Formats: sequence, structure tokens, C-alpha cells
Amino acid sequence: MGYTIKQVSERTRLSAHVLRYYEREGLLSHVRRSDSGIRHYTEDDLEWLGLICCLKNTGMSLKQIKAFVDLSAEGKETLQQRCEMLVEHKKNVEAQIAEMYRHLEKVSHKIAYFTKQYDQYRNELETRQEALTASAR
Amino acid sequence: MGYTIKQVSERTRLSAHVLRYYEREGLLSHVRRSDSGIRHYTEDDLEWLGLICCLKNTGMSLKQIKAFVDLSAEGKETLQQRCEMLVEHKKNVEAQIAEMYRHLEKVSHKIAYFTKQYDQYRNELETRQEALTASAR
DNA sequence: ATAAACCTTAACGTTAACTCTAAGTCAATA
DNA sequence: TATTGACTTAGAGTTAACGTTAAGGTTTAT
Repeated sequence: MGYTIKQVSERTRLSAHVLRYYEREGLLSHVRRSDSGIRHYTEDDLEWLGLICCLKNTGMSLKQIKAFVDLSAEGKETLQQRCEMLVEHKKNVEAQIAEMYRHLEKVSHKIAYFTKQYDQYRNELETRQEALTASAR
Repeated sequence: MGYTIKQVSERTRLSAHVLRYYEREGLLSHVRRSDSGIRHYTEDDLEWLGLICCLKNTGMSLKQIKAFVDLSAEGKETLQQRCEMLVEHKKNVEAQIAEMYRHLEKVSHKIAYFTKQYDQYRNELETRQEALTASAR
């Protein structure tokens, strides 16, 4: 009997709209339907969606994911190619993380710079305040 | 006398189009012009662009960057607020990196899974090959 | 002095990944 | 039985961040 689109939506945190969209785009094929045309997702479908989300979350484009899915449809002869794709993708993700770290360091520098400016500004204010108090006396 | 848009484009690796676009969107204001209307960027402008790129590279939207720029225009009274924004942003970036790591682990698992499948497939092929050779003898 | 290279503005086009709308079917509840 | 609510489709709309085009002015090199 499988899962309804709503149940799958909850499990995957993808909206029902997106699930239909993915299907239309060929990321998820041959989803079973009831007589009235209602989708019934299997465990296998969920497994697939898990992989899709995993790739998407690591920044793979839907286009590339589609390429992966298309390869899968061709059967076991493409297993090697798919392994290579995943390994390549992993390298990309690692590179992304490394780049993020570099950028993060720059942000830290900017924070140091702005904090210094802010401290200076507070000092100025304080000095002005003291001068005022002194002249009032 | 400052830099032309092309020079700035080379230094920042932002296209001239994008530089004009950023200006139009208010990310970079009061860029000086020659009599004939040609932009002449100052060192200060480059400094700003550096900050903008830094924020953009770490995933801040142009909209948020604009908010930051607008605060800066208000003067030193907003220094504290701006520091807070940057610190908040840094936290976001760190969170992003952490999430990437988690996702990366999933990719690694998938790779392990696919590699296993591939090994199995190769074994099958080999066995079949042996059977063929044996029956041919 | 004339072409090549570079500049300007305004406004429309593009891409990815959704997101929503309209018009309608179907199942369960009051 | 009427209405609520979830489901269907095709297709149009949205958003971010650019990119491209058209139509023209300015500088520089030969």
C-alpha cells in the first residue's frame, strides 16, 4: 500500500510540490499510482529520495542528480561510473568545506577590525563625556 | 586618480556588469565619476568591495549585505550593531560547515554502499566467466 | 582621422529551484 | 447530502544573482 505523498513529504522534509516536481524532472521514476491516480511510494522510493537529498544537500545540482539517476536506470553496467561520480562529488564537497574555512577566516578578520573600531568609538565617547563633566564642575 | 571599472573588475574578479549592478542595488555608493561620467574607484571603494565579496563568499545574500551597507552609511552609532551582525554571520558560516560535514559523511556511506554493489557485480561476472570457460572445456 | 577598445544607461533575458494557481477528481466526515 | 480536505494536472509566476542587448558617447593607437 506504500506511503502517500503527504507521508513522504513529512519523512523527507520535501514539500508535496517538490516531490511532484522531482518526479516530473525525472529524478524519481515509475512511482506507483492507485486507480484514481494517487501516488503510492514504496520503501525503495524513499531510499532513492534519501540519496537524492544527500546529493542535493551537498550542493549537487538537480541536473547532475538527474544524470546519476539516468545512469542507474541503465543497470549494473554503470555501477563503476556511478561510484566514480560519487567519489568525484565527495572531493568537491571537501573542497567546498576547505574554501568555506578560508572565507571564514576573512570574516573573523573583519570582525576583529570592526570590534577595534567600535572600542575606539566608545573610548572617544567616554573621553568626551569626562571633558563635559570636568567643565561643568 | 583611482581605478577604472576594468581594473577593479580584474582585482575583485567581479565583472564590470556586476560592479555596476552592485552600485545600482546600493551596495556601493558615491563612486566618483569623471566629467564624462566614467567611474573612478578609490582605495576605499576597493576596501568595501573586499568586505562585500567576503560576505558574499560566505553565503550572505545581497539583500543582507545591503542592510549592512545601509547601517554603515548611518555612521559610527551603528558600529555595535554591525559587529553583532558579523558575529552572527560567522556563527551561521560555522553552522554551515558543520552541516556540510554531516552531509559529507552520508556521501561517504553511499560510496561504501555503491562500491560494495560494484564488487559484488564484478564477482558475479567473474563467476559466470569461469562457468563459461569450464563448460567450453 | 578613423577604427578599436572601452565607457555609459535602460531594460529585457536567463537559470535554478522551486512555488503557486486554476480547474477539477475523489474519499471521508457531519 | 453537502462540504471539507487531500489529491490530480498543466502551466504560469517567483526569486536571486546575474547576463545580454541596444544604442550611443569617449579615449587611444595607428
